Amino acid sequence: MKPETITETIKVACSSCNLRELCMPIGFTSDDMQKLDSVVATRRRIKQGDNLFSNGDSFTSLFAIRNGFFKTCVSAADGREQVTGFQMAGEIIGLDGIVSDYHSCNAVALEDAEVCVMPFANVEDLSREFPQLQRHVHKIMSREIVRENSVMMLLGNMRAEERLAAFLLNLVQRLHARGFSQSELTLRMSREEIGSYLGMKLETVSRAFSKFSDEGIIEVKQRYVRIIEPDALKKIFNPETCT
Amino acid sequence: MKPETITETIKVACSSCNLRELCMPIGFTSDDMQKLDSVVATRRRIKQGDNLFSNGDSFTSLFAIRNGFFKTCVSAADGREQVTGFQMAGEIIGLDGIVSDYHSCNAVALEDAEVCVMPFANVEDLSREFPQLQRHVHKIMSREIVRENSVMMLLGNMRAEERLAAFLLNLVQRLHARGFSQSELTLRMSREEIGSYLGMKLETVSRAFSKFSDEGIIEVKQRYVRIIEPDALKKIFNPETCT
DNA sequence: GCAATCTATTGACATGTGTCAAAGATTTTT
DNA sequence: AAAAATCTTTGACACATGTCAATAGATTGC
Repeated sequence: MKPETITETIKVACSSCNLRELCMPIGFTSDDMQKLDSVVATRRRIKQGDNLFSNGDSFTSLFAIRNGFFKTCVSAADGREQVTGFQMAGEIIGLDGIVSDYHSCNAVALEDAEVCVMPFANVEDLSREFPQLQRHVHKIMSREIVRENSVMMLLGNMRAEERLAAFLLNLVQRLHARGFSQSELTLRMSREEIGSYLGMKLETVSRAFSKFSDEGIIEVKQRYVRIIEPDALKKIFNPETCT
Repeated sequence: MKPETITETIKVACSSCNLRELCMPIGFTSDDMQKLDSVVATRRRIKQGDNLFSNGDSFTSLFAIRNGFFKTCVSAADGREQVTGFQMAGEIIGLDGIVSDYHSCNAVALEDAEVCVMPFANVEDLSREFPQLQRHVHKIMSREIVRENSVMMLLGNMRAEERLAAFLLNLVQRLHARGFSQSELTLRMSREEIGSYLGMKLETVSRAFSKFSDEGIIEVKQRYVRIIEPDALKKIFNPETCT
């Protein structure tokens, strides 16, 4: 088996990228957009199971996911792992590395993936030139802070079934924004990874899936999930707002 | 009782602020530092129990805490609250507001406090002019992301006593960086607020305090805490690394 | 100074989730 | 195609933390 080089020097243009609306949803003139193409240095392919970056790696670049699915996770000194997020096409990872110039979490590809490598120096240089880009970078970081706030709410206050309902609703909503179904999805992560993200054991995740399935709210077959009663899920997540 | 105006127009200079090392730890020439003074528009006093900003408020400014102690919290639709952080002098709050131009959490003063108001437009303008400031703003946001990652680890993987140990160690470490004792502190928050932050009920917080006290690791009297055996706390937080 | 109100502690008991174990599914390897 | 490995489901039971309640201590207001 021929080992593949990890980084490929394919020069790609944001200006012609079909993910631009997710990744760079800014109103630029096509002139400016040309200049912006230089944020992305290269593309990089990551095979399923490989790390895009690891805890301790020195930080140089942010990564825009072009396709594929990632998890990010932190580990305690005794080996316990916490999944801190799942990321899909159009989302940016690597922000954890900015503060100390090295990464403090692992980013693992849950399927074969491709990312745009954006050297952070380029991002900062262009941000000074384009206030719209500057604002966008700030929003991306702020969005991540707000997302983590709501995960803290899940972990601190919600029960197992509420967590899983919130998780499923969030996933389909993001997939729908990418043109996928609102009601069907194929999970890219195991029960254990879902459990790690949601602060529960894999058996509890499995039981919650089965419970939803018994109640006719979803159909589950291994990693395939069909949402039959989205309103019921919303009601579980948030008993008050939905009748 | 004469109602106080909330915002006072005291012009203050970062260049002569004794918290600069915490708030703006950047090597600037005194010339540049003068220009930087314009990030801060005004100071604002907040009385204990009042909100610096609330969920839904429109976002205009970041706030640097000059003195006093804050909590930030998010609420679910059914009223459940999750404390997402405790902030002290030299720390920046308001980052949650950037993404959507309105705040998504409440910032409550746990004691009478004073903050420097930094209109975000000023921050962005000056960031384009001063790469060092730009980098600093990025680091502040990244630091918050990394902090929240480690809270997720606490909430998702740690048991009650581990959470409280981590909480106390983190608090004294930050207080120590501000010139306070490494071993003594007066909590500014109730057991319930600690519990909300750590994802446990106030009774569980109280029991964990009592347990540590019984074991001679800390001395507790209401909100006064003295850490007698810091190593024992570290060992509870992380059984593996400390022998 | 005393009532009223918070806040913290502690006990007894309940319960949601974890733990351990076994058996099916599914995928990968050989 | 069989074997091995991995992932998922399900059951029985354990236990950490939640819930409810009573008491004590601190703080605030009159």
